[in-house]
Amino acid sequence: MPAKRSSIADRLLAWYDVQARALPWRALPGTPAPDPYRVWLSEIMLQQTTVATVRPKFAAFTERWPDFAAFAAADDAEVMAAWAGLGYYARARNLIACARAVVADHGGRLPDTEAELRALPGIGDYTAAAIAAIAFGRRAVAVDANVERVVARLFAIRESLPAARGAIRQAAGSITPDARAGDLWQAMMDLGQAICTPRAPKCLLCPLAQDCDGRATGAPETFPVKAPKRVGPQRYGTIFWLERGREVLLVRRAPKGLLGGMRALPTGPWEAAPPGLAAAPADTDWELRNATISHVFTHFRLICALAVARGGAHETAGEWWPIDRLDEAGLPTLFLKAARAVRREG
DNA sequence: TAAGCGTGGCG
DNA sequence: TCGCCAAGCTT
Repeated sequence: MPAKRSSIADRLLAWYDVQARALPWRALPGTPAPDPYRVWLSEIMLQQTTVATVRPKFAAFTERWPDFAAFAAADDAEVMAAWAGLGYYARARNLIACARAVVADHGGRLPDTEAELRALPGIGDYTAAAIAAIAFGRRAVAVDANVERVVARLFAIRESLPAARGAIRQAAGSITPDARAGDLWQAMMDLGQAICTPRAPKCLLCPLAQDCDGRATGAPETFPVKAPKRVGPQRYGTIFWLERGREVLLVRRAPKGLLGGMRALPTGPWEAAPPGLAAAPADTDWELRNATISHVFTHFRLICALAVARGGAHETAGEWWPIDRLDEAGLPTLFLKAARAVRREG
């Protein structure tokens, strides 16, 4: 390995030995490797999700389901409800499927090779490499958004994403040490979170400043170059609040697609124009409220009207849920916003 | 390859 | 207020 390449790993690992963040799923340098179950769970939770958001959910999940056997035996609805608020709900569905595959096909233990990990539900290239390196000490190359940014800057890679992925991956491989690869990637994540940040990197604090071609250009923040993002459309919908006594009607959304498998308030279609009372869950006197609920999803912005009906017994498909225990239903954020609006307006 | 898929924080 | 961004995966 060229001298510059090996010195990057050495410098970063030395920095990590001193600066590593203490995290509930992480073994600090010099301590035994962490429980693969905890590494797996944390890696899935951390996909596109910040450490601050994951912390309390990780604590709740590991307390309730401490290992693969417990998780594989969990009730689907309980897992989905526990995941509520984390977003990207396919992760929760895949989590269940993965735990059951681990128990059924791997004797209750996570396999320790990248290829076998990659074959499990919800585990892609990055997560397979991260688990192999962090939990099993393999020399795997785990390229997440942090590593992508740090490496693109270190080597001043001018090709734009996503086309640059190949070059970045190759550069990352070139600095991967035979030992402590897992620590190197975790170090890059800490570095990317605290120092090599997207907008205004703190190069004066960076242990790799002397190695960094991007810094040498005078504009490290311009790496990696990204293709312009397409702006999402605006869509309109209606959220239905149907009360019976002190209960409200909830439904279970279709198993796949947006908010798939989650408990929810009934909604109509989400379209380019406000759908009004189309697809109402009951034929009754709906009161359309003035308040609207706006919510931003990854690829579109949603503005929902709120339709409220109270009193009388309605024959509807769904689940009547106590209003004063709505926080236990595991509703995605969109519906929590609607519930708050109803509470506000009475 | 590109699109679909949540949410909260930050500048 | 708004756009960007985050320990990505699936189809």
